[in-house]
Amino acid sequence: MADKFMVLDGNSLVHRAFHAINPLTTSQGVSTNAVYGFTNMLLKLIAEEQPDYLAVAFDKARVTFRHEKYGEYKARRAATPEDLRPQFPLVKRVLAAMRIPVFEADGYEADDLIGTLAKRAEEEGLKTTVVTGDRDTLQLVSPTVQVKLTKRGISEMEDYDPEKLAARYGGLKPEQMIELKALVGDASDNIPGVPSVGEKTGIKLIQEFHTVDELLRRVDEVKPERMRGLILEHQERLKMNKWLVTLVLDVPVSANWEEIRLTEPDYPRLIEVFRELEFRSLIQKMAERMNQAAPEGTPTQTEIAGEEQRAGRLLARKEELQEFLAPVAESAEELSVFITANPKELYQPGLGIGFCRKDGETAALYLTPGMEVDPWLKNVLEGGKPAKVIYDAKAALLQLRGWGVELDGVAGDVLLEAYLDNPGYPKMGLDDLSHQLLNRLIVPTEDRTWALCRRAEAVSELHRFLVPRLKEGGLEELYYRVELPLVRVLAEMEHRGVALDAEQLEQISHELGEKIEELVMRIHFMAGEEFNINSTKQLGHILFEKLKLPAVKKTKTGFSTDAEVLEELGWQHEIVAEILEYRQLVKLKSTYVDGMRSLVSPADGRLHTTFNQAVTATGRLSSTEPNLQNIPIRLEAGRRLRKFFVPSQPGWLIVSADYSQIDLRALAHISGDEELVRAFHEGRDIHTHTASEVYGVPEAGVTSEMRRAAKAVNFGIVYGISDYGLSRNLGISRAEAKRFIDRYLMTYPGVRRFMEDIVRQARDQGYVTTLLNRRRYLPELFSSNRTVRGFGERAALNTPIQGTASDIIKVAMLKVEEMIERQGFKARMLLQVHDELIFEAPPEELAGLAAGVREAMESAVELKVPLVADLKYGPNWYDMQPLPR
DNA sequence: TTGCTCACG
DNA sequence: ACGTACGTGAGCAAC
Repeated sequence: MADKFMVLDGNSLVHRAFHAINPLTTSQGVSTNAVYGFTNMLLKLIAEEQPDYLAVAFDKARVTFRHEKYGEYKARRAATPEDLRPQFPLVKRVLAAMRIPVFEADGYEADDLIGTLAKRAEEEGLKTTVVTGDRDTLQLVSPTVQVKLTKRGISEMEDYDPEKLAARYGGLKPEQMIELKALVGDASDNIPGVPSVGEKTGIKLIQEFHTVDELLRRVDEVKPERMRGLILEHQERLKMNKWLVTLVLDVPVSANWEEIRLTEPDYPRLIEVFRELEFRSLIQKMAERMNQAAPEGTPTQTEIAGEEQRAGRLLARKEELQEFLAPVAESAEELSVFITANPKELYQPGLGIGFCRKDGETAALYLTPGMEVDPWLKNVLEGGKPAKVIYDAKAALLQLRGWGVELDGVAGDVLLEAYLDNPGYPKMGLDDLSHQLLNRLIVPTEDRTWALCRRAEAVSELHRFLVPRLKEGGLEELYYRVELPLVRVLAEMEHRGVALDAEQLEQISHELGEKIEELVMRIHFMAGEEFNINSTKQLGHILFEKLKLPAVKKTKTGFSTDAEVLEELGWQHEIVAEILEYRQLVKLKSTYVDGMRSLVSPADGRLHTTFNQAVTATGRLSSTEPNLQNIPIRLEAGRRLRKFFVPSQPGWLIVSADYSQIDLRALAHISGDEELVRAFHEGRDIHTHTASEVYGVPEAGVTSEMRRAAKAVNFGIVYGISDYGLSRNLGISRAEAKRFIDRYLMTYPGVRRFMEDIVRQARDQGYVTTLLNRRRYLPELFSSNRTVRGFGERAALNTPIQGTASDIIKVAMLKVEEMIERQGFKARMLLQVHDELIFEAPPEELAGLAAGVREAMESAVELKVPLVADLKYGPNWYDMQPLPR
C-alpha cells in the first residue's frame, strides 16, 4: 500500500467550521468557534484516515495573480467576518503545536498549493486525499488523488474519486471540471459564466464537445440558436474563465516530505494553546494521549507482523547455533536476546531464547526441562562479547541461573530504557512497548520459534529507538551508571532471599486464628446477626442502618467504614472497637502470616521477593510476592512479626541502616533554602528546629505537641501541602492549618520559592526531574478538572523530592555492594525499604560492615547538606539496638 | 476487573 | 463550592 498524504484547504475548512459551529468565545471574549470546529475536524480526519503525511494550505494575501489579470475576481465576496479573521492565526498555532506544516505562497490560493502538493506527492508515489469545501479542486481527482468535500456541517464528507465524479457529473472526466466551470461560472468568485448556462446545460455541452476550445470551434453545431449566440458573444469571457479556474500545479514551494510526515503533537505546547483557548474537552483528550503517546518518529500506521518479517531460524543443532552466533560472538556488535522470564507464563515448561542480530536476522532455540545449555552458548551468554541487549535483564539473569548460566555482558535492558524514557508508559510489557512505541503488533502464535524471534526483534528495535531518546533526555548517566548496574545487585538480593522462621509463624497463625474466631462471635452477637465482617457493604448495613450509627463519610459505593470513621464512632458503640481489632488481626493473619508462609520457597525455606525497578512514577523500587517493603512496624501487634525475619546462618545478625530525614535533606538541597540547609549542617533535630522557628521559642522550649505539629507540616511540605490536608492530619481547623503553613514558609522562604518554581517549571516543560535527571511527565497539570490539576501540582512538588531520595539510595546500594565485595565480607544486603537497607552478617563483621555501609550511604552523592545514616543490629528484624557512630 | 481497606516509607 | 495530602502492593468482596 502506498503511503497516504492528506492535504487540507485551511481557508475553506476554517470558514466551514465558522459557519457550522455556534458562536463560542473564551472568558475574555475571544472568538474561538472556527478554531474549535477546525481542530475537531482535523483530529477526526487524522483518526479516521490515519495519513502518513499531512499538510494544510492557506491562501496568502487578498491579491493573487488572478486579480492582476481580472480585477473583479472574488470582488463581490463578503469581507471575512470580524470575529473570524483573528481565528486564522489561532488555527495556525494549533497546527504548529501539532507539528503539521502550513503551506502558503504569495499571490497563490490554497487550491493552487494543494494542486502543486498533490502533483509532487504523486511523483513520490503517494496517494493523496484533498479535504476541502471547494469544488474547484475536483479537477485534481485522479486514480491517486481523491477529494473529500465537506457536506452540510463539518462532520459529513463526500469522497470523490474518478468514478464518483463521473457519476455525479454526467460522465465527465476530472480535467473537464475546468471546462464546465468556465461555462457555468462561479458566483462566489465573481466569475460570470455564459448567461443562462447552468450546471445542467454545461454538462450537456461538455459531454458533446469535451472542451471549451472544441465548443468554440464547432459552435455552429450548438442548438438552439439563442445558445449559440450567447456562447459566441462570450467567447473572450470563456477563455479568461478557463485561465481563472485552472489550478496552478507548479507553485514555487519546496515540499520537504520529512517535515510533512505526520508525527505526534508537541503535547505540552498543544495543551498550552488549548488552555488559552479554553478547550477543556480537548485538553483532557490530549492530556490522556500524552502519556500513552507513541513518541516522535513513530509511524502512524500500525504494522502488523507480516511477510516482510523474516521467519527466523530454529537453532536445533549445535552447528546451526554456531553458524548463527559466530559472526557476532567475537565482534563488538550487540546481540539482542529475548529470554522467557517466567516459565509459568508463555513457554512452560522449559527455556526459550530468541536472538536478533544487528543485521536483523533472527533465530531461536528452546530447552525442555532436563536439557542442558550448550557449553558454547553458555560462553556466549556469560562473556562480555557479544554485548547483550535484553528485556528485563534481572528476570533473564535469574532464569538463566536456574539453567546453570551466569548471564554477563548485558549492555542494555529495554525495560529500563522505556521506564527512564517515561515512567508513565501505561504498560511496560515487551509486547506493549513494541505496540506503543514502535506501533508494531506481535501477533500471538503457537509457533514458538516465530514468537521468540519476533520478541528478540522487538528488543532490538526498541533498543535502537530508545537509546537516542535517553541521550536526548540527558538520561544516559542515570541509565548506565545507576539503573543498569543496579540490576545485578537487585538480582542477587532476590536470589539470596530472606530467612523466615516458618515454624513459629505457623504457631502465630493458629493463635491469630483463634483470636479472630472469638472476635467474630462477639461481633455477630453484638450485631444480633451473622454477617461477613470483611464485606464493607454488609458491615455498613449493620453499623449505619441496623445500629443507626451516624455515617460520617461516604465512598463512591456506599458508607465508608475505614479506621478513621470507626475511631470517630468508637465511643458510641462497643462493637466498633471489636471491629477495629478484628480488622487489625485479619490483616496480620491473611496478608503477613499466611501470605508470607505461602511464599516461602520450598527449596531453601526463604522468602524471595521481586524488586520491580520499572513501576513507580518517582524512581522508587517496589516489592512484590511478597511485598517486603510494608512489613508492619507502627503498631506493636504487627511489629512483632519482625521477630520471624531472621539471619540465614545461626549466630548471624540482622543489620539495618536507614537514612535520617532523607526527604527533607533532598528538599533542602533542591530548594537551597538557607535556613533548612543550616539546620542540617548544625545537626539539628529538624522537627524540633522547625517548631522552634515556627512558634518562635528556643529549641529547649519546644513541647512534644509543638514538635508533632512541626513534623506533620514537614511531611505535608514533602507531599505538596494543602491547608485541608494538614488540618485533617492534625485535627485542627483549616484556618489554623493555613496559619501554620504560612509561618512555615516564612521560616523557610527558599522552600516557598521552590514550591512556586517547580510547578511553573512543570507546566512549562510538561515534566519534572530529580537530582540524577530522572523525569516524570505530569499531564494532570493540564487537566480542566481542578482536583486532577491539584493532584498534578502536588506530584510536581513531591516527585523531585521522593525521586531524588530514590536516586540517592540506589547509588548507595551500588557503593555498598561494591564495598562488601572489596572487603570480602560474608555479609549480604537483603532488602531495601526506600530509605533503609537491611543486611545479614556474621557478628565478627558487624563493626566493619557498619562502618563501610555508613560511609557508602553518607557519601553516595554530594549535597548542600550532609547525608546521615543510622545503623541498628540485632538477632532478628524486631530486636534491634542502635549502633553508635 | 474495580473498589475498599490497610500495611509501609 | 469544591475536596486531597506523596509513593506503593495485597487481600477480599462484589461486580
